[in-house]
Amino acid sequence: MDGLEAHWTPRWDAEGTYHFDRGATREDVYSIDTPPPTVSGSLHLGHVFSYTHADVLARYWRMRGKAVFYPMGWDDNGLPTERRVENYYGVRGDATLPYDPDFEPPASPPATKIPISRKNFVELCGRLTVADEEVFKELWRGLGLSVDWSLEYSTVAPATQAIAQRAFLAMLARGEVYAAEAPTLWDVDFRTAVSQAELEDRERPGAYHRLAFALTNADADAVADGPREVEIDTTRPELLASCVALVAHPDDARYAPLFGREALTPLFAVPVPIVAHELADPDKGTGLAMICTFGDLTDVTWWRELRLPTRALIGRDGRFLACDFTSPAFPSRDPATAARHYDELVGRSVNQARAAVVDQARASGALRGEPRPLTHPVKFYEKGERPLEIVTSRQWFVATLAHRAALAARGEALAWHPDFMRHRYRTWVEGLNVDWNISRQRFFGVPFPVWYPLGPDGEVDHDHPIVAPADALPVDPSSDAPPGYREDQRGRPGGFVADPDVMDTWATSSLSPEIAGRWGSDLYPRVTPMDLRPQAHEIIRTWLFSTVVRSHFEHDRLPWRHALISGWVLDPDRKKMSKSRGNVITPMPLLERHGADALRYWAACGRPGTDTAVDEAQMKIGRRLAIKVLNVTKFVLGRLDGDVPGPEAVREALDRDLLALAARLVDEATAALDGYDYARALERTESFFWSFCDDYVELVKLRAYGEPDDPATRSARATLALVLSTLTRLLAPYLPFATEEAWRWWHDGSVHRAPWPRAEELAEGLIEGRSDEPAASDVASPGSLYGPVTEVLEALRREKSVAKVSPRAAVARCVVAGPRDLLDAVRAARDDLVAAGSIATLELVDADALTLTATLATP
RNA sequence: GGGCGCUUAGCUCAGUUGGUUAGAGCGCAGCCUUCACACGGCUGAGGUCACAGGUUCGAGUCCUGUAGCGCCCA
Repeated sequence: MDGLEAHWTPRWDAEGTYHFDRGATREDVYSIDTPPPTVSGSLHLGHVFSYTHADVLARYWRMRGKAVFYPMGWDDNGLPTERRVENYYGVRGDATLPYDPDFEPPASPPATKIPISRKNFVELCGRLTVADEEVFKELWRGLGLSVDWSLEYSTVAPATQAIAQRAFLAMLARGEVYAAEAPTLWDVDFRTAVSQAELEDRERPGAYHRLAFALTNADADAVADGPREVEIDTTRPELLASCVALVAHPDDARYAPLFGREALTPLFAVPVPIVAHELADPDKGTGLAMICTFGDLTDVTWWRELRLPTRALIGRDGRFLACDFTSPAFPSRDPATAARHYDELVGRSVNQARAAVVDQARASGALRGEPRPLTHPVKFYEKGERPLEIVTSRQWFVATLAHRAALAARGEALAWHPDFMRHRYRTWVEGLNVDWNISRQRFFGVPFPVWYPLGPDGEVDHDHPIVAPADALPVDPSSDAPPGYREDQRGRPGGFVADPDVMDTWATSSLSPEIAGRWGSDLYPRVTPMDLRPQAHEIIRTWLFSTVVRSHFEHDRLPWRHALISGWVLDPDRKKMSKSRGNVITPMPLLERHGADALRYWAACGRPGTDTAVDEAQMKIGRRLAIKVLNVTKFVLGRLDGDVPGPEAVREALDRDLLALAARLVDEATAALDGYDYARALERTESFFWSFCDDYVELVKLRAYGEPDDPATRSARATLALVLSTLTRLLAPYLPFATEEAWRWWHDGSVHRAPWPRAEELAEGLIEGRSDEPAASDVASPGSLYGPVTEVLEALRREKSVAKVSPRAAVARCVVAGPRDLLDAVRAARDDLVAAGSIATLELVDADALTLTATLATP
């Protein structure tokens, strides 16, 4: 068992076992849109889990005769890699620095990070990811993934950059992507925009602050008996100066009379309208909320749908910007007082400003009561440490919101395994409330292939971007000059500047079908739309969704037919594995301890979508199964003695019944795998396999050892060979190493290129008229003979076990009492049963139920 | 707050359209080593199918509700 991986992996390479047939047409191809792992992330068992599921299906379809397109990619770009490079080498990127061709990072990372140019930084990213890729590759190969390694790809390779830029320019030309000064989710620590997909809610302590807004005088006069002021509750009082409206639910009777009227912000005396919108929650606070630029995503929705002005005050560093209360943007009725209050906020952080505003509001009397503490969900960047701010900045956006209904329909058209995972996608699409921001103010990624002209006064003209010509891709606008310009015009009046940003990592990995399928070459139509997207459920809203978006826009279709969603791998205590919890289990030691087949067996037992705990006991079971495959094959081949009769030699009733059962198994396993239920197929096959070993092989081991010309011997040998061949192939996708080893003992080619078993090939041994027994009965009801016979065999074993003797102990007299059907079955397999049980005299007696009495021979 | 999933033997889980006495493996107990396998095999004990109603001749399975756990979205 040990050493099979080291033996077969290079052999498969040499034989091209998993080589994709580039000439195959789409109908003959089964294509898999493999998840490119983020190589800077740590290896964990979740990788083994999900990739094994995909590999089982790859192997299944290969045996079904498909040309399996199974590439492997590496997702190198993005923030995780940048952070790893920063820590590993002790450097940080600084876009203002020039490139130093001789830079070498210090041997050990210094305490203070060394600033280096963007190009130097990207070079280090490239250097480290190559090393990281090798670690992953070693695992994949050790695990026996049947990847065609000649199809390897990376999400930052030049060819990938060309595809990503081409796809971007195509979307730009069609108006599906746009640049705008728009509300942007902003991480003030990373100084980069993030997308809605990268958000997560975290429960944080906060407080409701009740603030009084005076209704404007003119309006108050108009309603003599009406209220003079209104009260709102807010968790973000520091944003008071950026308030643009007050909002209540349209059905809220308390505020309905006020809709259309105006209130003045306290402290700053800026008039804001009182408006109605369904997202206002009457049960939250006073039911009246203030809308700011921008406190949260609901503010953005209100701003957009109610066409409110913007009063942006928080800068990209998370601090309050200067503000002019005499300007039209901040039309204060009392600019002097407003400025006096606001001066205390300028340059302050959000938390500092909040304290200051609360003090001011308390002093002015606008604060009603004291802040009431609460715990509420706050938006964070999933990798961030401070709450996100929403700033207005110039970014590239993909217009997902306008196509929400069409994108939802795409999700419905996809075949999900398990089906209920479609809800994840649906709720995500329904909850979209900002367009997909694909600009990242980072370094290691695909640059936007765009420049902007500079006017005579040096002003950037964002309205007339210069796009890269298609034949020039990939371009790096920070080092390549746009068409019609010379490099020395960069940054000069009348010259140009580069778009400074790189694409979101999902904006490139969402093109994995295009990247892996070499979009633009003849390969692409041969492999797309792909058959399968296997992935974990936690990236449905990112990778799966973004890939659907790109395919929808670019090809007006789904990128794949099936999505196979794996669950999580939990630690042995059924807790989610996480770095912070310190319970991450790495796969390599397990692989070394139990072997690839064992690890794969454990993974394949996890049904689609089901969370599965790490279970070494389960791996041991897989290892035992693999060893059993080797042992039973060795034994059967010994019995065959080089003689492998064809199916036509199967004559004995017991043998024919086993074939009928095997045919049913093949149908079940095939149907399960067709339905992506690899775990069910394994379970059925495994169960049959053990019965084959424990019962059938025991029953016929002596008969199979008889005279080579004896029809009974030939029947047993043919059945052993046929069923073993069938079972080995059924197990091959799960236990690629043990099955290959066993298969090659009696076959020339690889089991992984052998045809998947068909019930028809077994049925050749079932053709009517070939048996001495009436054919119809056993074929019509598979197991009607084998079942009772094994039942009697078990009963006999039980007797011997209870009598504490060896299963081989001789039995002088055995009486089987039972119903007629059972006795008929026993008669049909009498010789086998007598031989397997070492029975001298077998007597059969009519009775209602099975009883067995055995008299042991005296030794 | 809305949604999805889970709850079956000590543990991990099957149980396909409702149909005899609810299954497997592990663990546990006992037994068995010349004749494929001790990195093994055989045999056995072990369950009120979360709870409460309902539909049905019949419910682990279908419906309604409750509880606990987990997740997704807001």
